[in-house]
Amino acid sequence: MLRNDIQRITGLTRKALEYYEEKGFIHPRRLENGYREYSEKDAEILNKIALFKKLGLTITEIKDCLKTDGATASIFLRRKEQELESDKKRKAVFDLYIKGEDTDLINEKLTVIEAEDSIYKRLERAFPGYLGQCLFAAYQPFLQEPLSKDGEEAFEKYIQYLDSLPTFELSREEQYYIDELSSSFNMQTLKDVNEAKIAAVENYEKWHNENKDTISIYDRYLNSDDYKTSPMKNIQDQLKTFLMDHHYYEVAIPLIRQFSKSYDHYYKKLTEASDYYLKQKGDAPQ
DNA sequence: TTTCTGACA
DNA sequence: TGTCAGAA
Repeated sequence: MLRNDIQRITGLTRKALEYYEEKGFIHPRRLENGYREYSEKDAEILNKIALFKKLGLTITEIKDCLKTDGATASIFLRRKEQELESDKKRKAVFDLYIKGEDTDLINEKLTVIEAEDSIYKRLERAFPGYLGQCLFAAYQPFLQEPLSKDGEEAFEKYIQYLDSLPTFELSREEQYYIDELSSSFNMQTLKDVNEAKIAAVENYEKWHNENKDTISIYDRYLNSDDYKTSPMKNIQDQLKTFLMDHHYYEVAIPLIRQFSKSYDHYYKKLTEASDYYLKQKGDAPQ
């Protein structure tokens, strides 16, 4: 196929085609007169590029999407969702500004949004794909409050801590497994699941009593060989080891508790809930 | 910086 | 066709 055919099929321009070629997406062979001859494969890739572009993905994101044949597309969907949420919040602040709201309040609100963005970026960097987004969804509800003076310091330290973390890497198979597993979850789902979890921890006694049956079924599953040999368990163990190796529980968690009152409250409740759970099971609390 | 566009040879 | 300056 010649350039004109491709342009007609994909709707991309000549310059765009050259650009994607330079970036190594396609490798059209050259005819004697120097014209490009595009293969079916090239056309297929360019069609996908055109589609992803319409969905608002950047070239880097498109590259990743193509590499894994769409399994990672949901990662970018969730990222876009988060970006849109952020924009929505900025718009709300803009409205406040137009209404003549106090500048200090405006700045405070913007700082909260920036803090959220900055944690999202760093979690995604340290924990690529689904895991980072999951971690973020877990923390996001606690990032909505303005920082106090010493909270600011703790926040900075937490950011530095995240920057110093190496990337948590899974094998290709594990990555694929988790991408596939999570491909139907959007950001809202993750957030909803977390809110349910927070609510359960807040009223752990009530929740525990109301869900006794489910809990015992889940307990049995956790003790089954099915679970113990599953890739999920393996990945969870790796993550746990990674976090322990990098002193996440000793360094990062206390920092978060310092800059987020609501997280601190949640943390205490979680500890109580876990003691309660162990007591109910008949074991001594650890 | 990224992702092209338009002019020109 | 490729190159280059530059726009958004």
